[in-house]
Amino acid sequence: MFSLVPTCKGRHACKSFPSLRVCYQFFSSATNSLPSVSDGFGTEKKRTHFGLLFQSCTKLHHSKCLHAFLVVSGKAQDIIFSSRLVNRYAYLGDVSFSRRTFDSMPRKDVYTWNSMVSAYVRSGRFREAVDCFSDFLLTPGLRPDFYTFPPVLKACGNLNVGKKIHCWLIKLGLEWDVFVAASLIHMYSRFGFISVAHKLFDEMPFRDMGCWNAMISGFCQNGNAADALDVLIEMRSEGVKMDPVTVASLLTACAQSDDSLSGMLIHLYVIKHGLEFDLFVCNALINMYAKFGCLGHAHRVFYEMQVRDLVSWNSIITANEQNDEPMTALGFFNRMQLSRVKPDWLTLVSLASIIAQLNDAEMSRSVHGFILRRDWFKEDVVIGNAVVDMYAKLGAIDSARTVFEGLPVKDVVSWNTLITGYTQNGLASEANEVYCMMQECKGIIPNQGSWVSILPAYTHLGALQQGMRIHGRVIKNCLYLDVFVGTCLIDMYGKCGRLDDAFSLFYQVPRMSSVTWNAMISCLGVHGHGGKAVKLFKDMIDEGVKPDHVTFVSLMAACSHSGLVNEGELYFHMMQKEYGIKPGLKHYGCMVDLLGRAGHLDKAYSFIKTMPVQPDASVWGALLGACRIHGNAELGKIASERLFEVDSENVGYYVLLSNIYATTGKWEGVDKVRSMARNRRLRKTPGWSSIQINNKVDVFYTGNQTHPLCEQIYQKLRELTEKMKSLGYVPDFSFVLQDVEDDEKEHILMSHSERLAIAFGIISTPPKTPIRIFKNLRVCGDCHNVTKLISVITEREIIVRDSNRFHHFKDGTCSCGDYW
DNA sequence: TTAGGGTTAG
Repeated sequence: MFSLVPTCKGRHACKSFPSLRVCYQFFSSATNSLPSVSDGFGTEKKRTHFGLLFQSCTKLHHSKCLHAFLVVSGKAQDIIFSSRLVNRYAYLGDVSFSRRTFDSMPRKDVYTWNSMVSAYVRSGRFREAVDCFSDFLLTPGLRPDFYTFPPVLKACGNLNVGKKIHCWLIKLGLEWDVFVAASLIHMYSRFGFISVAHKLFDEMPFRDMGCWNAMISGFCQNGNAADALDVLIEMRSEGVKMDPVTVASLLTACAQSDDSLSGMLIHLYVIKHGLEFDLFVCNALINMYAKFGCLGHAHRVFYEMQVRDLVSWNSIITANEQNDEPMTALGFFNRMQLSRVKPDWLTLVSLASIIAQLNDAEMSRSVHGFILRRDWFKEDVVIGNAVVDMYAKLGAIDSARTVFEGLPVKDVVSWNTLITGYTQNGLASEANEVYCMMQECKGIIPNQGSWVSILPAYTHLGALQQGMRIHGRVIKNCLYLDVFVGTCLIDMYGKCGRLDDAFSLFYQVPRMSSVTWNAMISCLGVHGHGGKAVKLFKDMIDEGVKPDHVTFVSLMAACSHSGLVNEGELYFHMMQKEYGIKPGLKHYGCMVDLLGRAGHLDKAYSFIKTMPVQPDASVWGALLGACRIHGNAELGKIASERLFEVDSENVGYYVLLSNIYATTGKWEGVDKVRSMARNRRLRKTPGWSSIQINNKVDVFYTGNQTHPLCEQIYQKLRELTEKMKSLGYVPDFSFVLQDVEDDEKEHILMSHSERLAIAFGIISTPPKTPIRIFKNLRVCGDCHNVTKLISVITEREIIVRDSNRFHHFKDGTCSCGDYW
């Protein structure tokens, strides 16, 4: 709202100074506000009136009107007026107008240059600010003063420039000006030279609030909350009270160091000293409570705020987004738009994550388009990474790749995001490819995030050697104690068959977090050591680590694999009663699997019927799998009917059902399932198996005939089949869904990927060497039988890890006891 | 008339 300062009184001013009257009228019409002329221009000096007019320009078009007036009245060349315009345009957020005004000035003084430099800094255009400062230095007859340096120090992009400026300041004797000194402290802290900043701070002859705050925030931003607290104590001992700036810095430090007690004490201080209406303080409080997971407190602060800015909205949106409340977050986003607050690129970073959580593919395109229209990929690499992450999480990995390729700048996080995207979408080879590309990329150094991205891909591929190479790099970088990398390594060793190595690593890494325990319990489970998994769970409780929903999934799966039905049921109830964890679909799936595998098929079916949530494919799939093990075609039919209602695309279930009919002699059923699969034009997920020999991984697809040793492999398989038949092997054609002759079916079974890999292992390694195979799907029943026989014929141990668990074949038996 | 220290990020 336009207003003239009420202290200027008297109706004579307009007559005595007509130009001001014109200007005033100009303004009144521009702002649709016509305050009484008698309120205007009293006996103040001409320039003061103009000063007030400049201050009155609270919107960009006010400034433009005033500018036009100055041009019309021939005062635009006046160095004082145009300098103030430079300032005002920058204050109103339009630095290009500042620059145009600046360039049009025939003569410039120190004030003009200072205004232009600070205009750039105010709008975050630091490089242009430094360039402008350099031009200033080249201007003959003008020297920067103590107003020039604080913005320049804020803008300088590297420590060397900062040090150079510090030297000048010493020479000019401006070092101890409080504004300058605070800027120096801030600059050194920003570059991580906190000790230099602290030394400067200690030597200061006089400190004002800005200097104390610069030092405290310096420590806070370097993650050193304890030292920040020491400075705070010193400050308060000198009788200086915390102001909103101090509080906002400290709240951020509390959030970062997860110190909820101090955070709440500061909140009390805020209320006691009436700082709860400060915008920055409130924004920092929302952020802090969100980090503590106290969404209710964050909401309360937000609702009680009297003034909210873009940061407030972004903070409350992010608070909900990061606390798994995407719908609420989206609600705040909509309300923000209704409040006419325009989103910035940071809002869109949160929005991308919200869309991924909501799994809304349509909205993901809108978000992408919104960013493209505003050209915000240039704003910061963070927003590009957020979009790559969004697409990857939605399963649109090709879109993620396209966005990644088009990013103007890529940092290590961009690469990590894409690698994680491939890994999480089950594309481990592509993840490895991207990881290799990243290593060849100049200026990108893999970090912890990179190991955490790539290790699960190696686990998936069973690429132990590559995984071990990463382990070597981790040790070299002294990162082996990092809980995330440590957990990934445990998982990798465990799932690549090195359970002992996984265990020894488990005792080396910090075990405060449940994730490490979950990984180890899960590894024990897939190896069929249910009892050890239960023991480890008890150790976990004894060490005071709180189990989470993942712990119970791993634990119940381990019980299921080992037939520990009572224990599994016990933990399902314990999870709810003692830990208040509401069972999810995965827990229900585990329970059905547990009961079904053990032969309690009716109990499993009743259990499904009492579920409070709609069963998904994994739950019905578990029942169908159990029906196959126990040859129950009747229940299998019911399970498959439900299954095809929720997931009619997964060909694996058709194979299972056909197998149930075949083993129970219901050949009509087999035909029916085959025609169903054919009519729905289902294509089987390509099965592949990999084997690593001499650091080289060979991948075999079912029916693969392109391998250089293809001839020898099939020859070996024919040879083995003959020997197996003499031991009583009869091929089980129920695992072949194709409607072909028996000869063809036998050939299809023989060219299953795991058999090709095993045969390749036999011909490529010395006799009696153990063979380790990885398969992306579950091993079929016929291959399971065949592998048992091959282990007898060749006197080899054969270890097969399929998508479900480990099978350790030795002397004609399997560690899973056919309980898979 | 011009300047410092504060809040949100993948």
